[in-house]
Parts: sequence; C-alpha cells; structure tokens
Amino acid sequence: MLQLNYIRENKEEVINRLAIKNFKNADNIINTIIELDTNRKAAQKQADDTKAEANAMARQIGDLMKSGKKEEAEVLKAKTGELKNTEKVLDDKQKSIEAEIQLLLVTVPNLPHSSVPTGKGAEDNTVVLEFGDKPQLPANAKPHWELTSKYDIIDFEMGVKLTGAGFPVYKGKGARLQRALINFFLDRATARGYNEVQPPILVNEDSGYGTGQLPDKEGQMYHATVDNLYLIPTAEVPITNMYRDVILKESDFPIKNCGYTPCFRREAGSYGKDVRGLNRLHQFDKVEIVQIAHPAESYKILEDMKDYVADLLKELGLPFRILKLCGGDMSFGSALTYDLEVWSAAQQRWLEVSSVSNFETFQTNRLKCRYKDDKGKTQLAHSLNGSALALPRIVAALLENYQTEDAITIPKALVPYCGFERIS
RNA sequence: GGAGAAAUGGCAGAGUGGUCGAUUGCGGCAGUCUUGAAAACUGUUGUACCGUAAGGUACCUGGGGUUCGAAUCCCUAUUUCUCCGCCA
Repeated sequence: MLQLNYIRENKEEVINRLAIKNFKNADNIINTIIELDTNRKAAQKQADDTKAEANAMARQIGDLMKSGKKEEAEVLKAKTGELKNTEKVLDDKQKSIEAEIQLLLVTVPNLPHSSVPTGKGAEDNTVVLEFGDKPQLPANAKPHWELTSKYDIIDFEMGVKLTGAGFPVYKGKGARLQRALINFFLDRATARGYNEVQPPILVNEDSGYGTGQLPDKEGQMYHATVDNLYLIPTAEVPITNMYRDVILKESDFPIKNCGYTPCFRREAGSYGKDVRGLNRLHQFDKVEIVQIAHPAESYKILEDMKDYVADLLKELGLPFRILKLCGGDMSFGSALTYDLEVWSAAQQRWLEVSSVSNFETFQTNRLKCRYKDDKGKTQLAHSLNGSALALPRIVAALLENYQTEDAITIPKALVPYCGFERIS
C-alpha cells in the first residue's frame, strides 16, 4: 500500500510511474484519493473540535459536582446531549471516508523502481544474465513426467486419488531427493547469514492482509473457513508478518530470515500444458529468504539476494537466465523484481524457479513495520523476499537435464544430502 | 472440551468512575562527576492523526455498551495462566 502523504506530495510523479506498471485510470483514482483525504481532514478537524468541547464540559461538570454546585452541573449536563449526537455523526462521517480511501488505496500497485523497463508482458522483460550451457540430450530423451514414472519416484495418479490433481506423491528416491533439496537450500541460506525459522503454515486474516494476499488474492488461497485460517501460498506470509506492528532499532538491521514450508495455491484459472507434471502444483515445497532492510541498503541487498539464488543454481549445474521484469509483468506490490529461470532441456523451455523482489515500503506500510532513525524518528523499513528455491521445477530440470539412457545422475553438491549418486 | 483467574507503556508492576497518557522501579537516551569506564546524581523517554504554531483528538488486548465523564462498570471476542478431561 502506498503512503497517502507520498501520494499527496508527489502526485504527478506517482501517476507517471504507475503508467509504467500499466495501471489503468491512475489519474482518476489518485485524484479521488487526494480529494477524499482532504475531506477526511476536514471531518477530523470538526470531530476533534466537538470532542474537545465535550471533554471540557465533562471536566467542568466534574468540578461543579465536587464543589457541590449540583444545579449548575445539571444545567451543563442537559447541554451535552446535542454535542454527543454531533460527535457521533462526525465520527461516522470520518470513518466512512477512511474506509472509502482504504478501498481505493489497496487497488493501487506499488511504484516501479526507476530502472524498471517499460513493457506489457513477459516478452518485454530484460535478460540481464544467461549462464551455463544447455545440455545435449540423448535422442530418446523424455520429459520429467515420463521419467518420474519410469523410475517410480513421483506418483501423480496416487495424488489424484488421495487429494486431486496437483498434489503428487513423492516416493523412494523421489521423496529422498525432496528432503535433500530442502536441507541443501536451508544449509546454504544459513551459511549466508539467514536465520532459519519454521513458521506456521496456516495464518490468520491479519497476516493475509499484512503481506497483501488479502483482499485481492483471496481466491488463490485455500481457506479453512471453520477457523477462518488460510493455508499459506508462500513462507513470505508468516515470516514477513513476524515484523507486523514492530518498531525496530537501526542496529537491528539487516534482518535475514529463511524458512522451509510447504506452499498451497489454488491456481484457479490455469490449465493447459503449462500445468503438466511438476510445472504447476497446488502443493509444493519451497525455501524462502526474507529480509527487512534499512531503506538505504535495500537495493544493494536485492542484488545480493539475486546473486545468492544464482549461486545455488550454479552449484546445481543448471543453466539459467536472470530477467529483470518489465512494468507490465511485475507483481502488484513489487518495486523491482528479478526472475530466475532454469532451462528445462526436454521441454525445451525456461521454467521460473525464483522471483526476488524489493517491496520497499509497500508491505511495511500495511504491516506497520518501522524503525527509529538516527534522529529518533520512526520510518518505514523496506521488505524483500525471494525463493531460494522452489522445489518442483528444480526437480523437473534436474531430472530432464541429468538424464542418461538408463539413469539420472545426481549433481555433486546434492550427493551428500541424497546419499546416492544416481536414480536408476 | 469443562471450571476458575487474568490481560495496563520496551519489561516489571500501581491504579476500581472525574485534573490519568497513566505513580514507581528496571531498561533506553542525554548530561554532571571521571584520564576513561563503572557507580552515584540530574534530566528525558509510547504511537497515530489534525494544526504553520500554540495546541487538539484517539489509543490501558480487539469490538460493542452504560455515563455529562471509563484504564476503572457491563456485554462480547481473542489470548494467557491454574485445575480437570483428552492426546502426537
């Protein structure tokens, strides 16, 4: 959520930058918000003045009572009735304007960073790095969904029986590979100074709002309605919400957390070949890295996070590329996003395995995550997060890229974690 | 799940209808003293909104109510603690 004061003071700039995100009707919405805010201020002034008057009168009545002047007190009491009514009306007015502002404000996306390229969609993203050689596969190379059944390591049909499509059952060395990847990712992250946390995978409504999944992406989360809890779509939600309503000290920075959780996404509305095999699941495993940063440091940190994820892919020996997303392809809350995609050799396509973003104050404004600066003033912190990494597509690329005639070779870095060198 | 108790500022802990945004202690910050530090002493120390400012308003877990006036009384939700039950 953008800061109202910032919108007021930088109206033209806000409208121009929203254009880069292809946000429709920005001019109209921003002007309406500012106008409503002006009304709100006037309403608050009136309400506050009325309350001040009522408070003064109550004090007077108290004094009169104490000094035994009951009749005078009664006279004043009679006067307060009208004041109370006015108070109620003005309060309601203020509240309804505030609600109106809020309703509009949550529809406005974050402003893109000045380096974000313009563009409409995925085709306009900038490739900032392409790394590694695409492997030459044997003539009869198979896509991962055939390999998984050939070696009996992932059972999609069993998942359908137990739950439904998009909930695979990992078996034998397939299951072990999952565990190996999770441990590998967590070990690397902690070695880089991230503090490992194991958060709940169900969160309440407040947390959903805090990181912005609610209200707009309500339909994308599984909702346990009996207790009004949501299954997390990413560990970003609980880990970032740990800093909801928190005032930090400057010396607390940098705050680096990582965590493994299963992630749950309804993925309502996605069908077709993109969802085959491991390409798109309803439940999957992911290690997430999250930082709360000093605003002056956040872009340096973003680069560092991006480079860290790239290092993971290098260690796994997967060819990858890094994209800087254009305005039209960026997520709602992000100011700058790098996507990391691995080359899936049998599918002959890039698969997104990580998205690393700086949200600047967009999340922390809603979360009320602040710090005291050197002048003792409270300021909003910056929040950043990235996948490091999501498992399914990594597994897909590993299986496809490392396949031989009769086996799948495990990359060196993973062997100590797997306890085997090949799947055959 | 049943019965009872409780929730106050960074922490501890007073406050049971009026001048309480809240006594006090600890912690934090600034200063005095000191070569420096500690100790001691002095001062200061929540957040948000409105206002150029003076100042005003709101917040004592959340929501609602009683009252001229609520941290204080009532209702409700949540959480915590104790006892009982159940249980990985």
